[in-house]
Amino acid sequence: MRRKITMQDVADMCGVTKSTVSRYFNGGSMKEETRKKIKAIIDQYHYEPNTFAQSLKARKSKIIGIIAPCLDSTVSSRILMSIDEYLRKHNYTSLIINTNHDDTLELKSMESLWRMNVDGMILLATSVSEAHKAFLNKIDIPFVFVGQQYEEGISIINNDYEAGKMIGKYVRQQGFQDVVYVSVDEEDVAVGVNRKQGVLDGLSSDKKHHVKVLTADFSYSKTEVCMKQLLQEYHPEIIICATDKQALATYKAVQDSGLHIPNDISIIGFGGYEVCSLIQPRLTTVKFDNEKAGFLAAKTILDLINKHTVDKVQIISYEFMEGDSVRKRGK
Amino acid sequence: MRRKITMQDVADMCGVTKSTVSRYFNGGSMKEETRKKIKAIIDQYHYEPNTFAQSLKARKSKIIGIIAPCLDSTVSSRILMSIDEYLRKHNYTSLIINTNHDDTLELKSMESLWRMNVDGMILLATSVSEAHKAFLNKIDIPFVFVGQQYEEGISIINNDYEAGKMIGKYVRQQGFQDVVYVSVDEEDVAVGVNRKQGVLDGLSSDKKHHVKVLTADFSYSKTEVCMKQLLQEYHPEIIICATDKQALATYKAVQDSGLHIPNDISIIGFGGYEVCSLIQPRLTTVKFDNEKAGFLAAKTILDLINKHTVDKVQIISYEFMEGDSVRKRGK
DNA sequence: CTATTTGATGGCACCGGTGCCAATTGAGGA
DNA sequence: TCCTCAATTGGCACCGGTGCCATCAAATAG
Repeated sequence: MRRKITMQDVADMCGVTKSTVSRYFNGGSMKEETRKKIKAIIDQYHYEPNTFAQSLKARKSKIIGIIAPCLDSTVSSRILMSIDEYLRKHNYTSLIINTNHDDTLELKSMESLWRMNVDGMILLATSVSEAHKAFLNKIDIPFVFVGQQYEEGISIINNDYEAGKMIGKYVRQQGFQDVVYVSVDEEDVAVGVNRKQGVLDGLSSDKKHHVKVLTADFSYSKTEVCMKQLLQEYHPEIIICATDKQALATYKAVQDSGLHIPNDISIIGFGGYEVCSLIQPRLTTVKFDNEKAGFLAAKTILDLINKHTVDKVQIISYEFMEGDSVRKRGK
Repeated sequence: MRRKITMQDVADMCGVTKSTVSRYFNGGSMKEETRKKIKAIIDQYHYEPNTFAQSLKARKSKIIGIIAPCLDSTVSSRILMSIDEYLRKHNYTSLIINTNHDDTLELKSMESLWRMNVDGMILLATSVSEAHKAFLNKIDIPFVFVGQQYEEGISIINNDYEAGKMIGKYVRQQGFQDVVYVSVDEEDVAVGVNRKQGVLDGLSSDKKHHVKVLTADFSYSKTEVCMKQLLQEYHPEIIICATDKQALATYKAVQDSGLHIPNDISIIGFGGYEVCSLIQPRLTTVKFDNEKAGFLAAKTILDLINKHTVDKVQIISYEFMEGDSVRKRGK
């Protein structure tokens, strides 16, 4: 396996200096003959200039670093796809780093992106620790948070509170009295705090409701166990889940207990995954526009790089997706 | 926003040369006093050496490029997670490039990785064109195919044929006569050709079977339309889908037609997605070990980089996951 | 026929690191 | 006190590009 060819090698083979070859790539004027000679060699060896060497000189990498807590959740992957699409269109490369929900790794990844001279960072963070803040204060490249609001920076967030409130109201209006809300850890402010508070506020403008809050996590398995336990002792009228994934796990727990959705128990989720409308009964849920979040994140980071002004917080709207998983009033 | 600090800057502030600072990072011996002085400045400015400059000198980047057709499919994202995990553990960074199933983009992405001096490439390719081959012949870094076999290189593949055959036999043994197989385009050799052939071979050791093959694609929507059309004119006993995604779409089409699974129509998928066991009735499917595929791909590429010998083809095993979506014989 | 302009190319310093080799310093031995 | 040797540190060339400026030859003007 031969060594990789450099611009100097190409130049030597063409009998010119590397200045000339560089000019070939960067559009200076040159004799047609020289151009052809260079092209021939380049094609033969499939030479391409080394991006790192280029970015070293240019002092910018045209790379945007993206920190993702995981790659295999519907939400992350949708956002990632959308970010990636926008960046690609604008001749940036996205460097996705997966942190597996590991906080320490998240910090290390941020450092590693920093070392790579990325031109900007997009953080699909699940929480923002002090260490995060300390780091972010020291770096001088733009960064954008997606999904979590970061007071001292730029964020793209879902309207979690309002979406929750809307669902809360809806549930109240449908006449449900006996509600279980399945939440996640409060460390995740957007989902664990805001969304929950929205639901609770929406529900409780009168005090007739009995609301029980359970805390599971973002996994199917934990939620399923949690729900099975609940159902052994207690059958609420409706279970509201903080995510669609949880709602799916709840479907299973409920159906395994021989109960019918929505006749025995109604279920609501948050997310609007594609699968929600494929299952029976279709899940009633709130759809967040992840594609838009990704698009905005990408657009915002490029705006920041290009010194345009951007809004400190951009809020993504939601959409109520009515399925068949909620018992209708009077039926 | 101040300019990013360089090693030279650090050296100046410490009153030493950058050789000394470099030595600080690369573990040479030095006076404790100097070490402390440098550490202080580094901490203060959060200085980190520039990876690109390092890899320029080192002639290797410690980056593995990964070409993925999409980020939001269960299969890709699982494989990606697993690759990423292994590489991270071994101090490599994975640079994931998403091609959105676009062939041209795929080639361009490979070039772009090549330009970045990645130390190796992993290709979750959906097909291997002549242009791919031409490119791969010219480069001198190792690459591994995942999911599709590449005759002239190293591949990690699912045992699509055998898995298909096993399902074909199973369906025959269960006494089904009237079978529809939903496939994908033959351009995807692994799924569109091998898996299909396996199913057909498994089914047809006697000739009593009526098998109809339909071709949809990897999306929910196209499959759903396709299935609705089918059901309007014809009710097979069983529908075998090339992917679980298709199976989910088929669930919807069948249930929307007021038919019962499995009493009226049985359904089988391929993939073994988590959601398959959460839905009602649970989907009978074949699980491919994507995590293992990712792990092997990552391990193999590092082995190649380190000049270890590797097998030309590594085959991932499958596992039959019996659900409740197939009518039992005699019921 | 010489002066001037223009197009093509070469030379060179620099981007931010690494690492070899030489120079410097200080301690310990003769 | 002078020399030797080891521990530190500095100097420098190089990694693979870029781009400014100088050079040189040919073409055009005067």
